[in-house]
Amino acid sequence: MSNRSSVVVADRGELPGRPSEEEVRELARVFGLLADPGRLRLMAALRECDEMCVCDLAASAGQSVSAASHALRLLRAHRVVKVRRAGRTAHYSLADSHVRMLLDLAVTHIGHGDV
Amino acid sequence: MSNRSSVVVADRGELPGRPSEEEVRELARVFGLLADPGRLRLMAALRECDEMCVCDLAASAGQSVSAASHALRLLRAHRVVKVRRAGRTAHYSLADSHVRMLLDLAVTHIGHGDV
DNA sequence: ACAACACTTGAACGGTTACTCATATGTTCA
DNA sequence: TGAACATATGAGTAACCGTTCAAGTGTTGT
Repeated sequence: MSNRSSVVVADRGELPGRPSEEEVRELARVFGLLADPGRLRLMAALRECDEMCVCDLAASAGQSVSAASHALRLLRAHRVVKVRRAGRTAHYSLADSHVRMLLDLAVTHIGHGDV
Repeated sequence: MSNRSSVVVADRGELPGRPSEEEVRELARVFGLLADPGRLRLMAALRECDEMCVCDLAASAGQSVSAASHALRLLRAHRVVKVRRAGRTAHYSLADSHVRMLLDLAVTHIGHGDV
């Protein structure tokens, strides 16, 4: 085995090749957001209900309003959820179809085979 | 807003509804595995090369053999990668098509819009 | 049998992170 | 204006995680 190998396999033009260092970090960050049961419950709720306010999300995910708010802040910062403010309530929803696809893929294939 | 709401939205029968508590935890665990740049680089490498030994994976991901081995151990434990042993080398590959789909989805949609 | 090799594993340490609690901001209604 | 409400945020702390280092297992070739 090549203990010092030619390593960086050149990007083949076709399907997006190996992601750049920056892309890897961003990807890791986003996956990290999905890596917490609390946040995942929040997103599972949003996956079903489209739009929910913080206190309902908190209740639905079984966490304090404060914890939910902190979590939603993170998710917002990375464009995983978006917020619509109306009066004193904030209505959260999944940011886009990619997020929904990711969740669907994950939820659908859990339990059968594996993720 | 209902500060104590009816909370648990009943599962609609159709598309897999809200995942169970156990499923949420498993999902979070798996996403957690993808949440590390090092592991993500390992998997990006496997996504291109199908099968690689530990030292090449380590080099490709820019980490020590030990770190790579630890990482692969975790990935293996959760069926994200699988290993084939031949002599003194271990050949790793992605465990199944779901993992590949997840990676493809992630890699493909990074940069355009967002994850 | 011995040395080099490919990989694994355990311990330990440093950084990150996800809560709680307390407090702040902004909104609605009387 | 003042009280109740919905959410946001800062500080602080406890738990988790990823790395390194050192040592261990099993394999190949001489």
